[in-house]
Amino acid sequence: MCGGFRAADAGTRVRLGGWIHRSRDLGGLLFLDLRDRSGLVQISFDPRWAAPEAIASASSAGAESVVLIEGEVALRPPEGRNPEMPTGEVEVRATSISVVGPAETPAIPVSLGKGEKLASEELRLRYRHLDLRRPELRDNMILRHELYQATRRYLDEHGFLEIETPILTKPTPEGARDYLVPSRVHKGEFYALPQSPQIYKQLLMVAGFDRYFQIARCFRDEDLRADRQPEFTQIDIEASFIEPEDVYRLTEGLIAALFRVAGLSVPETFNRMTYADAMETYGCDRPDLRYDLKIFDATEMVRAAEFGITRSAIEAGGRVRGLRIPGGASFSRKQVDELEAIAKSAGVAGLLRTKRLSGALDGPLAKHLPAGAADSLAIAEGDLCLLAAAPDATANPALDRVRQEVASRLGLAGGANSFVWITDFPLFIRDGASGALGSVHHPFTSPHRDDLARMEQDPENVRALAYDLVLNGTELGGGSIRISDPRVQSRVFSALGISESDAQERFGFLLEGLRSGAPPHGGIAFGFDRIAMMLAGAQSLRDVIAFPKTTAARALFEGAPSAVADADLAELHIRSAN
RNA sequence: GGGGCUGUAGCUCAGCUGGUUAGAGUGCCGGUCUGUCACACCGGAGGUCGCGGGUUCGAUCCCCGUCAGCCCCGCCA
Repeated sequence: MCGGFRAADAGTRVRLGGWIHRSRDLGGLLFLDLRDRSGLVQISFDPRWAAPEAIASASSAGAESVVLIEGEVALRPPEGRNPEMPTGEVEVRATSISVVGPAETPAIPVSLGKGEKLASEELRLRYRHLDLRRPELRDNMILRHELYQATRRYLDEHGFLEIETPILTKPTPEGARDYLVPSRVHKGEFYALPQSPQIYKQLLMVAGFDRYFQIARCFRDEDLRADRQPEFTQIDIEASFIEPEDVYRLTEGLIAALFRVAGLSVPETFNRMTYADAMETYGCDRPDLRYDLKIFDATEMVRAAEFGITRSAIEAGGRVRGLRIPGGASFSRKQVDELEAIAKSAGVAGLLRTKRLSGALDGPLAKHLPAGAADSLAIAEGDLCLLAAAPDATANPALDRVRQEVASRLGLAGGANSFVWITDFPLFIRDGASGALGSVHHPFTSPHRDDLARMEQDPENVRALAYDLVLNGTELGGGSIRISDPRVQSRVFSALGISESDAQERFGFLLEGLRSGAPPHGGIAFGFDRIAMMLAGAQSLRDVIAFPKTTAARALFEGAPSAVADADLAELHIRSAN
C-alpha cells in the first residue's frame, strides 16, 4: 500500500497499483505521486533505473489514471526528502509502468493545484467517484467504517444480538411523511420505508430477544438541512428488564467507545438535567452547556413597575425573562438591534434592553425598577441585559436563539465537549392550532409511574420515561422505556384521541404482542451520521455519507428520482397525475 | 409551502453606471528542463455569461419567469 512505506522498507522490490495524484516532469527525470486508499508515495523515473519507454509512458499518463508500477523502495537522497509526507523519506524507483486504467481529464480536481479551490458542492456530488478520492472524504469513510466496527464490537461484548428488520413495512399515519412503495401484487396497496424500526424492536423484545441492536437505515420524506438527509442511519438499541439508568450506563460506554475511535475521551458519566430545568434555564430541550448564559426570571422584580410592556405581558399570564450578557454593554446599537431581530424572527414582539454602566441601569425600563434592581438581578458592571416579556412558549425559543447568537459572537462555544442527558420529558404536547394532544416522543413511550393517575385529568403534566442525549447543543440520540402493559397503552391511545379500532388498524400487531406476555423494555437510538459528522469535524452530513442526496433530495450522480414508463406504472396500478 | 445567497472557460473566480474583441489563476495541449514534491520557464487552444421571455439602438449587467446548488423558517411522532 502506497502510504505505508518507510525508511525501513528500503531495498524491497514492490509491485504497486494506484492512481496518479500529481506528476512533475523535469525533463530527463520524472516524479509521480501515486495514491491509493492508504496514502501517497513518490515514484521516481530516472534513466539510471528506468527504460526510456517507461519514462515516456509515465510522462504521457494523465492525472487520475490507474497505473501498475514495478520497482524498488529506496531512500531518497538527503536533499530530496520531504518531511511533510509520511512516506517522505523514501520513493519507489520504478523500472516499469503500465497504464491499466487511463483517465480522461478529471471534471473536478482531486488534487488541488496552485491557487486551486475545491469544486462547488454541486459538481462534487455529480462526480462523486472523483470527490471520494480526495483524502478528506476518504478519511471520513474510513472513520465511518471504524465507527461501525466499534459499535458492533461494543454491543456484541455486552450481549446484544444484531437483527435486521424489514425495509418494506407498513405506512404510519403519524410522524414524518413516509416514502411509499406500491405493491404490484396487491392492487392499490402500498408498503412504506421505515422511519425507524420502532415497532419491530418492541416485537423482538416480546419474542424474547432481550438485547437487540441494529445499524438501521431510516427514511423520512421531509425537507432537508445540512444535518438532515432523507435516508439516514441509526444505531438502534432495545433491551428488556431495564430502567433508564441501565440505558444511560450502557450507552455512555458506547459513546466512549465511539469517541475513542477518533482519539477523544469523554467523561465517565454524563450530567443530567430534567426537561423542565432545561426549558426554564436555557429555553430549549437540547442546551449547549459549553457556556453558561442562563436565562433568569425578572417577573417579580418588574411586577409592580408602571411599565406597559411588562405589565400587559404579565397580566396575560406571561413572564419577564432574559439573559445577562457579560461585557455586553459595549455592544453597539446595531449589534443589539441584530439580536432583537433574531428574537423577533422567533416570535416575540421585541426585547427590552438595559445595561449597567457606572453602577446604575439605563434604558426605558430601568427608571421603573426599584432601587438596587441591578444587584438583585445580579447584573454586573458592563453587562447588557435583554428581557423578553411574553408567554414561555414564545419567549423560550427566542431567548434560546439569542443565547446561541451571543455565544457565537463572544466565542464562548470553544470549550470541552459537554454531554448531558435530558430526562423527564412530558409525555404529551398540545398542538397550538388544533388543541389536540400529540406524543412528544412516540405513542409507545411509557408514562412515569408516579404520574399514571393524572393521565386523564391532567395529561399535559404527565412525565414520560424518555430521555435524549445532547452534546454541545446537538441531539445525538433519544429513547424511552416503552409501554409493556396493554391497559396503559389503551389509556395513552385514548388520551391521544386514537380510537380502539384505529389503534387496532395501525398498530394491531404490536398490541397483540403486548397482550401475549411482554417484558418491560426500553431502548434508544443514536444518529449515526451525526456522530460521524462530529467526529470527522465535517460541516455537513453529506461529507460523511458516501452517496448523499442534495437539499432537494436528489442524487446528482445517478439522477434519482426519475420518471418511469407508463407501462411500469400500469403494472403497479398507478397513474401519474401529470 | 416561505425567505436569503449563488450560477461567466474543464475547475475557482473578476467583470465599473447597460456600450467595440468578456479577463485572471489553475487545469488541458505543445515546447525547454536530471532531485522535484502546489516543480520552474516559454507558447497555444478553450465561452449557449444556467435556461426562457421582456425593456432598450444595444443586456453577462435592468425586469419577469423558470431550473439547479447551498443556507434558514415551516416540517422532521
